[in-house]
Amino acid sequence: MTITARDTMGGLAKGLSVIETFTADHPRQSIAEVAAASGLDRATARRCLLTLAHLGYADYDGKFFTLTPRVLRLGTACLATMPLPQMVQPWLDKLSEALGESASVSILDGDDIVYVARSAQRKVMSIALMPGSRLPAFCTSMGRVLLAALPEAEVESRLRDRPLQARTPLTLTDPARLLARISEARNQGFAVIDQEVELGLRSIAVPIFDAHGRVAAALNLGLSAREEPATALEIRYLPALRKVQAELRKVLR
Amino acid sequence: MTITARDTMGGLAKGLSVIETFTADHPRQSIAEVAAASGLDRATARRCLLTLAHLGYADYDGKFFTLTPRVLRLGTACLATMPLPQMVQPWLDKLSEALGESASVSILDGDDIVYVARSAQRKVMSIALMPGSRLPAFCTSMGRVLLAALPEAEVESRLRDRPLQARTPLTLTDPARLLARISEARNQGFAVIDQEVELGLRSIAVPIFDAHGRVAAALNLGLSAREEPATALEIRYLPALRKVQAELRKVLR
DNA sequence: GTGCATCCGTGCGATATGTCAACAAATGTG
DNA sequence: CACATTTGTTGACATATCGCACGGATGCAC
Repeated sequence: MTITARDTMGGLAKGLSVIETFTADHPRQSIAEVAAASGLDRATARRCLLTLAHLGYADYDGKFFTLTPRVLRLGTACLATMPLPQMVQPWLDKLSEALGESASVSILDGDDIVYVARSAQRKVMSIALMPGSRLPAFCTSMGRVLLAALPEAEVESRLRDRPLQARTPLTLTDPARLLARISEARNQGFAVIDQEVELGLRSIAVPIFDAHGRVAAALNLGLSAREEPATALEIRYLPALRKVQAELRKVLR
Repeated sequence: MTITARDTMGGLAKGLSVIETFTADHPRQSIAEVAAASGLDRATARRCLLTLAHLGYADYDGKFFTLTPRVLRLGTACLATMPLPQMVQPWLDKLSEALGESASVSILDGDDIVYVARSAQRKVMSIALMPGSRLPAFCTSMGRVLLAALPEAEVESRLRDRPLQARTPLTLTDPARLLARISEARNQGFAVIDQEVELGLRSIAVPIFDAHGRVAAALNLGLSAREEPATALEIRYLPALRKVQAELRKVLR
C-alpha cells in the first residue's frame, strides 16, 4: 500500500517536530524560535505550541514555552510496550552484581544506540545513563555490535553520510577503519571500546540474539580504564557476557 | 488570552492521544483497537497511525502497529530541557554512596510523581525505577511532600476525585487520614512511608526548595524495611537529607 | 522622541483533514 | 456453507487549518 497525502496528518508531524526542537540548549523557546528551529510558519508553530500547552504538554508564561513532565509519558508509554527491558533486567542485575560493574542493554535507532535497560554499579561515566539515553553508535561497543548485524553496504553508507564527531582524542572517525572494527566485531561476536566515548571509560559488548537467531539488542559492561591492556577485557569479562547471551537466546520471543 | 478553536490543532491532540493508547497491556494494536481506545473515528485513527509510521515513530506490519524507540526521543527531549536533573545528580551520587542506599529526585505531574534523577545502590524494589518512571503520589514519601506544597483545598479535592488504589495491605487509602499525614509532612518538613508502595520498602523524603523558597522537587531515600520502628528513619537519615536540601536551596534557580 | 527591527496576534483565501457513510474483505459463528 | 460481525479502505462534503500578509506592540540605538 502506498501512502498518499490523504492518508497522513500534517498537523501531527508538525507538532512532533515542534516537541523535538526543545533540547538542552533550547529549553525555553518563544514562538519565533520554535518556528525557526522547526522550519514551520510562525502562525503554525504558534498553533502547535498553544495546543501542546492546552493539553498540558507545555507551559506558557505569555512569552516562552517549556515542556512539562507530561511529555515523559509519551516516552515511558514506549518503553512500557517493549518486552525486552523487563526480560533482561533480572539478568542485568545479576551480571552487574556478580562483576561489580555497570551492565546495560541497548538497541539501535537511526545512528544512535538507545539504552533500554541498565543496572548501574559504581560510577565511571561523567554523565548519568538511563533508559532512553542516547549515544552515537559508531563509537560505542554496543553500537559496533549492532551495526555489525546490518548489511555491510548499509553500514558503509551510514558511516559515509553523517559526519563522525570525535568525543575523545581516541575516538575513531575514519570510515574505513571503523568498518574494519565493525567487521571484526561481526567475526568475533563481541566489540571492545577503549576510551572512545569518554576518557577513562572502556566497555565490552556482545549482541543479544532472540530464539530465531536475529540480533535483538546489545549487552555491555562499562569499565574504568586501568593499566592492563584493553585486550585483557576479553579474557576477564567475555565468559560472563556469553553466558547471559546464551540464556537470553532461549527466552526471547 | 483565551484559547479558541482557531488557535489549536486538533490533529496534534489526536495523534498524541493515539501514542498514549500504547501501554504495556496493549503494545501491539490494530487500527480499530486504537480507534476504540482513543475515542477517534477509525478513519482518523488510521491517519494518525500511518503518519506515525511514516515518520518512524511506529512500525506497521500491515495489521498491527507498534511504537518504535524513536518515540523515546520525545521524552528525552523533555528530560534534557530540565535543569534540575543535572543539578541534583552529583548530590544524589554523593548521598547514595555515603549512606549505601538509593536516592532519587522526583516532581509532581498530575496525580503521579515522576522520577527525574536517581542514584541506585542495592536493589530493594522489585521494579526498576528510572528517570521518567511514575508512581502514584498519594502513597509515596516524595508524593506526600510534594502534595504538602499545594493548597490544602487542592489536595483535598484531588484525593476525593480519584479512586485511591492500595498497593499493599499497608497502603493508606482513606482521604481524611491521608490529608492528616500530608499536613504532618508539611509541618515536619519531611515524610516517611512504611511499605505502602511495596512490602519490604520504606522511604523518607524531604522537599527541595529553590532560592525563592518554592518547592521545586522532592528528594528521597529508599530503604529496606527492618525491625527497627519506622520512626527511627528520621533520626538516622534526616540529617543527611537536610544537608543536601540546604545545599540545593542555594544553587537552584 | 524617531527610526528600525523583531515579535506576536489575526484575517483571509486556498488547501488539508475530520466526520460520516458506504463497501469489500476478512473473521467469526451456527 | 450461509450468515452476521468486524475491520480496513475509500469517497464526499463540511470544516478546520495552513501559509501569507498585515497591524500593533515592544524593545533598542542614537
